[in-house]
Amino acid sequence: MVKSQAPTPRERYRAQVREEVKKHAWEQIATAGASALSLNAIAKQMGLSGPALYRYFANRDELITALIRDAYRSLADAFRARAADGADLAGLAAELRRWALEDPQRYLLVYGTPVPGYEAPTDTTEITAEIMTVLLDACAAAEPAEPGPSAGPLDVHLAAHRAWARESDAPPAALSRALTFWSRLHGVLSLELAGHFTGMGFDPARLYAAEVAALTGS
Amino acid sequence: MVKSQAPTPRERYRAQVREEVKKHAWEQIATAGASALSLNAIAKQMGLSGPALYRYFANRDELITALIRDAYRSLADAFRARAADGADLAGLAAELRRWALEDPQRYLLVYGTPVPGYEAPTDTTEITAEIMTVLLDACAAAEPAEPGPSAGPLDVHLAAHRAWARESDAPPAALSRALTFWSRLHGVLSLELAGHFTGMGFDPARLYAAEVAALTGS
DNA sequence: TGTACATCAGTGAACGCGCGTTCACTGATGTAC
DNA sequence: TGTACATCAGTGAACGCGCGTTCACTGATGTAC
Repeated sequence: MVKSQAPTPRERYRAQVREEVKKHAWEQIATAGASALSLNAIAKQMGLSGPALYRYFANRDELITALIRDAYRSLADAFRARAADGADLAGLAAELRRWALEDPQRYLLVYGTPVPGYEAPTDTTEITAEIMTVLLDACAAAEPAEPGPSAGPLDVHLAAHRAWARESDAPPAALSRALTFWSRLHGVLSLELAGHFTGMGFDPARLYAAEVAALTGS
Repeated sequence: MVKSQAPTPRERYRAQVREEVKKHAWEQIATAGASALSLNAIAKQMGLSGPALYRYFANRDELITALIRDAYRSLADAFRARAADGADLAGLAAELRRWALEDPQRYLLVYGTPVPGYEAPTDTTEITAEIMTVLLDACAAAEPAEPGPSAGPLDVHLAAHRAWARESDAPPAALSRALTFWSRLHGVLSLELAGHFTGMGFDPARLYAAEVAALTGS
């Protein structure tokens, strides 16, 4: 019982409707947040009855899971594409910001406060590892040839706790740079997207640029 | 019609019940998240009927508002107390982490993804300004006597966009240090509290310590 | 090319649930003389 | 100290709502001979 390569018309149709459901789900999330996601509301928006969606998603959780996976996949693809074009750390940082501002709710669904009661699917760890690999490669490339002044306490700690870096052979300094890259840029982006900078009168892009400069040592 | 100084027994009782409602609200938020906050559920937990709570809070939004204000108030008090004890930037950083880990949901309610459809009360801006003032003072104290090498682009930008610093006379370098302090520490804390570091195998406290060291220039 | 059958998308009714909120009320607590 | 009255905490019934999800069904689409 081998799955046929070319999708049948019905399979094509199913995939098409699934995509449309997800499209409306994102729109709904954009206006009311992830916790307000409602299958019935999506169905109504599509001109379908509520139960019809159960042909395409087993339940609400499976839909959310699909959205989260798509979001991770999208970021991983964007990162890989940039890296393939020879982008350095600063290039990845620019891509991350572009990706985040392009669809704030997508960023927040993945990196924001977890949806209460929802357990993240395990198969996203593969995709996050893919993202981390691209980041680690860029960090390793950014390391100077000579080891630098002296390894800080964080480098020492990470040298002994590098399970998350998988099979990467990046030096400890690259590991700490990757973590710092991630948390610093997330710090700016999440405060910005959550609206904590609004009304303060300065441009968050400047803060982001300053963090990128500090990370790439220029 | 001047309000009496000493609260009447009834006023005391009202304040007491209000506190108890908020206590149960926090417990509920801790287990199911802020968007799942339910007046009826709180009432049931307190052995009251649902409508009884409307004696104490006009509606659900007013309860959430009270929780947010209490959270900000709590952080502001903690910061001021530490600063009064002569704490420097590193001391404030330690206090922030302690405060965040003491009650993760409280941190996330204030600094996490905004509750969809909920408009934050304006009177919290006074309290956030108070927090910022303590932070700015500590940053100004951390600046070296001589101006330092050269002002970065962020300092230049902030020198012209310092409305958020109110009447503070902190130099631009202190302003950028304050913003960086906030967003870097928030980056680590929010990823940690959202569970993005779990399973990675390293200790988030080390990353936090490294960021504090980088911020205080040691 | 035509017929018989299987597959499957979508419907409408129904289930139980919990939510926020209102309303008219009872009964206890406090106040004024 | 005792009585009459006002205040107000809390109740129970009720409102309309939207949710996720199930079930038996209709009717269109695709498949096999």
